[in-house]
Amino acid sequence: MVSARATPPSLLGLSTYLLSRVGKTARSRLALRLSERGLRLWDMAVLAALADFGPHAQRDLVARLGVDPSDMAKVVEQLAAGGHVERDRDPEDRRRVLVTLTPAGRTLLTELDAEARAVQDEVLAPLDAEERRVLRELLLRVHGPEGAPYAP
Amino acid sequence: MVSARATPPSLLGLSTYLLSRVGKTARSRLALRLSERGLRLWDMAVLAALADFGPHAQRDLVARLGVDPSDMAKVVEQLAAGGHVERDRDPEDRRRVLVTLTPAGRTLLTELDAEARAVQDEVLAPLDAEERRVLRELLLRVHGPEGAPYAP
DNA sequence: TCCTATGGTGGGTGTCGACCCACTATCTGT
DNA sequence: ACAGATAGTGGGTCGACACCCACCATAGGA
Repeated sequence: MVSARATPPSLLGLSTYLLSRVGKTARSRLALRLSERGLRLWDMAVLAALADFGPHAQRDLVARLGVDPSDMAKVVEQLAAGGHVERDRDPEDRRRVLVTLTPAGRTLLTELDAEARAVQDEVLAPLDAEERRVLRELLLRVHGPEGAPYAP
Repeated sequence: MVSARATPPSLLGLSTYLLSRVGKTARSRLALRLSERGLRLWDMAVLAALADFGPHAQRDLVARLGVDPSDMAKVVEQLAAGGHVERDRDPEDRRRVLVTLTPAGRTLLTELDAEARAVQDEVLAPLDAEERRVLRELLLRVHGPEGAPYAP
């Protein structure tokens, strides 16, 4: 007899379903860890952007990460309050706010990265190292190097 | 120069991030299609469970799909209103409601399945058939045949 | 200098999914 | 027949997320 908890094969045959399901657990587990520090996913994304590409005007963070400007203001506000980024007016255009990663922010990002890898180990437990590599490769191709092209 | 829209490599190196991102687009695109018919993802899951395993008591649907009983009631109510399932009291235990797929429901599921595959073609466009197969295989392993074990 | 556009901020809205509680109907064991 | 468990339902809450608008400061061109 089939387990009364088995997922319907009709759904398991759909990559769409698997992606959304697995993606959801990955997302929520990571979000859980971050929330223990009072952070959300966007905070991490902003820190990563600053670490990888250097200081950004807030509008450039908006463009890069595809968030609403108003929401970005709130994220940056929170990160600044925690001492993880610095906000300075751009002297060349005093409308702009230059956001810079502080050493504390860099440290935080390192920790968050470790958290993310821990989550990864949980979620991808059934796969060996090689399989994980293949999976990451495929996901990267799907995602596209430029971020998901938004074609409505 | 690097595109001002490129996603931070720090994030692209994390399968956690990729999974959550790609999963989210898959999820929301499918949800969009379903919402055009006034349906949600759970509706499809319920139809699939009924098609694959035959009639269920509502409580068994709850156990199989891991939804809140109260929410399941609403989903089933909606499906019944649309004529896609039938609800009958179980004569052997009149507390139970037996949910059965109607022919209309089966037809609907077929259509929804086609929609899901269309979404799949959009999302997985960068991959060829073999790569898609590998991806599906890996996701299936990650998901586990019994559905994600929920270990809090 | 005035007009318009741009960058940023604060506040509010709508939706969504997950969850929880109170209540009714029914069953089961004593 | 009664007590306690179980199945389903209706109603409401909560947090996350995306989105939108009004507003202020500043810049840059006519």
